[in-house]
Amino acid sequence: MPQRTELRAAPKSEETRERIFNAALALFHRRGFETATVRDIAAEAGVATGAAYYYFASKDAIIMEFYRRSSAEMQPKIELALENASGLEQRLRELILVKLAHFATNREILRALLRNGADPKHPLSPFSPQTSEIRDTDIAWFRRAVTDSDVRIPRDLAPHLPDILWFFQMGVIFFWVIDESPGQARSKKLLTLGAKSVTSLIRVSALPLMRPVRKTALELIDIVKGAAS
Amino acid sequence: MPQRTELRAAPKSEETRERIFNAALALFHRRGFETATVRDIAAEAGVATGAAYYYFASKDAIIMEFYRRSSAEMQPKIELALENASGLEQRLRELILVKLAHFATNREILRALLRNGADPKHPLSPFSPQTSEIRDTDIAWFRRAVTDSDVRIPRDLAPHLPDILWFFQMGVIFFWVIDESPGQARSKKLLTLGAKSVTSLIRVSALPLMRPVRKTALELIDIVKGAAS
DNA sequence: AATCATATTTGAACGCGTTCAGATTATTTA
DNA sequence: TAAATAATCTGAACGCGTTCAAATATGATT
Repeated sequence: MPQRTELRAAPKSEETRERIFNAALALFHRRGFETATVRDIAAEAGVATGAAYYYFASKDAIIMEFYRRSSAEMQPKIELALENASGLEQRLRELILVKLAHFATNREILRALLRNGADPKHPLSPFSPQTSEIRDTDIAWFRRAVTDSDVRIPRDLAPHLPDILWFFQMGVIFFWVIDESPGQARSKKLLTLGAKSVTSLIRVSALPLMRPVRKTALELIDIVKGAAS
Repeated sequence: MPQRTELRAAPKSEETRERIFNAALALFHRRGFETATVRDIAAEAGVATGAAYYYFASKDAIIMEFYRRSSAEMQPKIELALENASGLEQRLRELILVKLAHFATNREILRALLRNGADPKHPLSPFSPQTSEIRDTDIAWFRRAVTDSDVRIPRDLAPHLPDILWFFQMGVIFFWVIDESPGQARSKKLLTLGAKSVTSLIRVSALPLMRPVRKTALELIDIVKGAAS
């Protein structure tokens, strides 16, 4: 198979990798993640089984790549969403909606990614070191969503808020991937009500009356964040 | 499955089942859930590999059995804990502490159980129909913990509170199984602070000022509960 | 052009959970 | 008791993700 059309140093190897990746996504989409075997994927890509493992450490690693690319693709969409939305509640909603919309056609693939969600030991977990880069850019967006918002943020809460919102996002996404309601309508409602509740709670937490409760909650957050690092 | 002809339980069969179950638990404990193979388990129990599948539908089903037995064993301990604790915060704490203590020597087995935790489709999930019986008894304990407590519960919140507290428990347990701090000290602190936060929030939610926030939160809860059923 | 090192590719083999057709043992029926 | 039926048990085989030693292609060096 002589494909000498490349003028740059990009080797034929890169093309094989891409073929395997695309074959994998196509099969995941057609037959589902569990059903699509690595043998199938390799066959569809026109290579031997072992070749898949030359380019991807595991079947899971293919999903990881998918997740990485997706995150990159979403950046401009998120930027746009934050520009067009005003107020914390709306921004929160729109930001997360961008993600749901982006993954809408690949919900099952995302579900496979979140299978081992809770365990930070698992490479695929959104809490794992392997996903820290994506997580950090994610959290940065939430930091941005908070700044210049219409909600007054208590000083002691401020540094933790982006992480809290990210955690909220993960909750919504977890719910969404397993949500079987038509068009994931339930998740949309969850998001709307959740965004409203979160912003309300932040507002309420700023009341002087709430200081002790807030302090306790902040200690709690320290514990949770400490475990992740 | 052994086809038992009515009241006459074949004692020999039951003994084999028990041997397999005990061998499994021993190996899970010694070598970990993933490392212990079904072949190992069968060998340890002195039967052929297939025999394990005559008594248990899957390797996971063995864990399920472990979970069921554990729940049964814990009932009197929970009863005792609730009797000796007063006030919602303490009761909540003590109730969950009973569970942590009970599973302390089998943390890894419980982790295997919660592996696929989020997905209610998975039989092992605490949200699955297969675990509904255990879940219902669990929630009943939380209902009991709430009654005659020192905290005034808003009328509209009351019917949902046991489920919320159960959900809180699940969060603590999830955290606990992946908590690598010495003696899971972090989880203990999480539980203490969490119980405090939850009871504080309930108290606060009863204030007239909080009515709209509470209403929104209740709608949210309806969504989540609706998805489970 | 010939040689060599490295990158790529192959397909058989491994260990796993699981299945299954059949062997063996126990229980019921005649 | 003997035959028939059902329960229990066996171990080889399947399909999976993954590994690996060996084969082949590629690119640099002489």
